[in-house]
Amino acid sequence: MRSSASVLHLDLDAFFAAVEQRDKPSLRGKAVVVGGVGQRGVVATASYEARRFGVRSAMPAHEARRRASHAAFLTPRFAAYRRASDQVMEILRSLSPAVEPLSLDEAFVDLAQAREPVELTDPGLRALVAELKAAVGAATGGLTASVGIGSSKFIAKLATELGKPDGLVVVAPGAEVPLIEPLAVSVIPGVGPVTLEKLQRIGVRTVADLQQVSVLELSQVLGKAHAQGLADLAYARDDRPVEAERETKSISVEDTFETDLVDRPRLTAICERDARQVVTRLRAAGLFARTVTVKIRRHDFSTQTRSTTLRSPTDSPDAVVGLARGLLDGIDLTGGIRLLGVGVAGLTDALQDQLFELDGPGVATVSGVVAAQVADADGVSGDAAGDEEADPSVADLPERPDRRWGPGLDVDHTEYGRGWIWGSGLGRVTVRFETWRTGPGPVRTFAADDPALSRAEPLPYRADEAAEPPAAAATSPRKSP
DNA sequence: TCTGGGGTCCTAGGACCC
DNA sequence: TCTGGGGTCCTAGGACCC
Repeated sequence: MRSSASVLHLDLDAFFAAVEQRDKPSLRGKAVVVGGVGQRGVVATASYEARRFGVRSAMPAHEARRRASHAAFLTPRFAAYRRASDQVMEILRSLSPAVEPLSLDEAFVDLAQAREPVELTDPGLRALVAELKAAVGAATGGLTASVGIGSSKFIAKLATELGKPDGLVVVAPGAEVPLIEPLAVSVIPGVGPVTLEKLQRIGVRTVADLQQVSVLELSQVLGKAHAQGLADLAYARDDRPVEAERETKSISVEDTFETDLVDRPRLTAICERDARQVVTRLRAAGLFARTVTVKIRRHDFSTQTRSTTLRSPTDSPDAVVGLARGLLDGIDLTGGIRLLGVGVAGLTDALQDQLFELDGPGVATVSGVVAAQVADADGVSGDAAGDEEADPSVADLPERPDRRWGPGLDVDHTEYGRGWIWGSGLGRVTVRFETWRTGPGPVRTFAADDPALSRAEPLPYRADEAAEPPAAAATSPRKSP
């Protein structure tokens, strides 16, 4: 918690619905519900008019229809929301470089890092926010936002909530604890339905009640980390920084089906499609993944995940597809599946530590059986190999044969030298040649039998390598197409 | 005709290593 | 002829958030 109210939180009011009302005047003043429209859809956003009928976010669409049958039910138009979101985020960034978006419609701004010094007094902040809201309205065609300002993320976000819609609440330093004490514990982020139930069972209903419970007792009910977190927030202790750059940790795609699916070939095809979509996004982000996860949800809503981790990261569609299919093969589909998803994690941008050196033309061992030699490195990247004296520092690098075995991963390779070969899988070798002078070239993926990779003698394995079986290949045999 | 899709973080157990 | 202790990585599941 800071000594001044310098964390700003902004939340666009009923965002998806507001964009729809903006773009379609006939919807203005009407109940609008944006979300999944199918049998299994849920409400993403309800306009304030719809909320009067008890329609809420995350409510099943059929329940929303029951409560507000007269409402307009719309499928989300994410492209439009993203445009409006980008406009708003740009305005926030003009205020301070430290902007942390939480979603399309929400962000924290660190005013302590503002580009122009901000007067962190009540009148100073009110003037600032008046300008901010005017700018948001002008840029987005009239969208309104609620703003909260306080000495921490928790307090700023709570303040926003208290002022909705189109509000501004500034919580003065020192006023935090008296503000939160009488409120329900569920105002604390991290207290969801399950935690709420557990807290109620030990007699905790308000934040003040929570203050009376020892961390030890709380730990026994909630686990250590959660307990400490809540105990701190009960006294408004919150030092979480506003982080502009957050690294992506996982990428996933999932579908819920209109009716449960049992047909394995069909699910396999969907799994493959999802895996390809994941890789498309992975590549668009310039990332590589080590862990592939398949997730299913059964008819009874129970969820199962199966995952596998590679020795080294990949962005190969074939590798990810093969692994995902292998994982799905191991899952019992009896009884029907309502959801199937594929995700990747263990992400790196690969340039940091996954590369290794080539000296001269690259050599790749495929499946430990044949070796492929890149005959013409120039043809691949422009300027990879050949010039052995290019940089004396290369000679100082240790020779690093690199072995890569992983479930379903049937390509192994060993390289020496000055260029980079990175990623491989399922009969493919992904190569990026890079020199110390030219930097990374484009990534190219070759089939193991691509003529660009000329066959060469198998590389000898060292004794300790030979002793190690390609265990993973056995755990997840790849199905022939 | 209950319960989306995209994420983050935490826990717990087992393997493995020193 | 007995079985530590810590750290890390991996897998699976679950709570929570927007």
